[in-house]
Amino acid sequence: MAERGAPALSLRAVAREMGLVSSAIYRYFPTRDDLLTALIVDAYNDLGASAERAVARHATNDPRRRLHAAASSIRRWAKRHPNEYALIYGSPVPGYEAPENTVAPATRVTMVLSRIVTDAWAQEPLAPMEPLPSSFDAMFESDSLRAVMPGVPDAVRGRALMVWTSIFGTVSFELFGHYRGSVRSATQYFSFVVDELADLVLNRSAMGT
Amino acid sequence: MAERGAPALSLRAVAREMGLVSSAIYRYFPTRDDLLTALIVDAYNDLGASAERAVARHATNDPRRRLHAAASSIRRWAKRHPNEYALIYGSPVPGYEAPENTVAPATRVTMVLSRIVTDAWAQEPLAPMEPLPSSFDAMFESDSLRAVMPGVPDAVRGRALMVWTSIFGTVSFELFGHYRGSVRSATQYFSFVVDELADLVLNRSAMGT
DNA sequence: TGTACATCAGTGAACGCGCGTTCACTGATGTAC
DNA sequence: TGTACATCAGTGAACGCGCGTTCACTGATGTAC
Repeated sequence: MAERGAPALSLRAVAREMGLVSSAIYRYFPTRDDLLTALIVDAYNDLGASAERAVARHATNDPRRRLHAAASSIRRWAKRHPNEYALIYGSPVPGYEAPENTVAPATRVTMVLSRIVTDAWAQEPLAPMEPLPSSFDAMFESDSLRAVMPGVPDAVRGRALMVWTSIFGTVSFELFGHYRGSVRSATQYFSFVVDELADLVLNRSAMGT
Repeated sequence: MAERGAPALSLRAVAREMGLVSSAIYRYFPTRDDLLTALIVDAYNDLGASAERAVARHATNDPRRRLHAAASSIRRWAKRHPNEYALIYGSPVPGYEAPENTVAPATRVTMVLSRIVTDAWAQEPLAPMEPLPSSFDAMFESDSLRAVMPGVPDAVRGRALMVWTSIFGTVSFELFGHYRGSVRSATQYFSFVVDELADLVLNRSAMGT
């Protein structure tokens, strides 16, 4: 049962798009929310897989290029699947609460980004960082973040989260029309943003390119 | 006719909330889309006014504090008005196209942020900046951006747009639940992010605090 | 000060539509003997 | 190889609901004389 095309988020719309009658959906999902969950899981996995493929095409020792590849693939995926993108990164669907099993697929794309930063710091470790505010420990659920990016300074971990956020924020702003009238070339602007973000999170001495 | 409280975005919901019968709305708005437009304009103005007030409480010569004030007021407003926030910064309402006259109110909050950066650069001009990529001119609708931030280097203008985007991206991620499991104190994290963003866009030599 | 009429804000019933969900059903495919 | 029955994917009609929109109306308030 492959979900094809660009689904609007109503059960009847999904059925329609698959050439089925609405009640046929109940053969596969007990309720609308389960359908929604399946669509969300699919979307996260599709996005994650596409980012994984994009990064795999670049050498491990070129973190900046890898970050660009990952970020661009996210942007391209979003533009190709605007409904799915809005489903997972847009306003939450009223009355729907995402269950536990959407969490793992959701982290997949962030894992791609995390690995880029981790690899970069593994190659050129111990670059000097500004001192951390003492409140830093209380800021994150540190177990999870520390496990994800071993060997990376805490401040960079924080910045990494900020970088993912900015990438998705930029994609959302573009997709939702907030750059109308200010950005002429969204592609160039996006690349500029990713470059600036890379400076925040990649070891500067590893930036030879 | 003041819109009070947290409106869901259906005409009937708005009527209900105001203690009116649904058809009474047509006394004031010819169609649902006009109602929506009014709600959007109201939301942008409310957010803009709240950011203006927050910034006004801080001295012009402390740009970092002003940026924090503006950013926090945006975040607070978003948390206090989640529906309005989703209406203007969440997924676009399907089938609704925002008309021209929502543009001016929408820029109000970005004007607040622009002025902070402009003022900062007016005080401490000519800090050295890295050379610009030659494609920079084609990237933005430069007339509008240049008019908004006179005296600010083009690279900083670009970064400024990136800073607004990141602020709203962070607020959206928090509001839409994407930090669940990774951020413990959203308030501290947000302040950390704004601090990092300030470094990108404020003249470093003016950062005395 | 009192009556006659216009204006105005809001009511309430009704419409057609798309939604999520149910239920009894049909007809093709697979398995048993 | 042929009949009997179970399984399975999907149909189609119906439900109650909230939606945007219409229309004839009511009753309070304002204005004219």
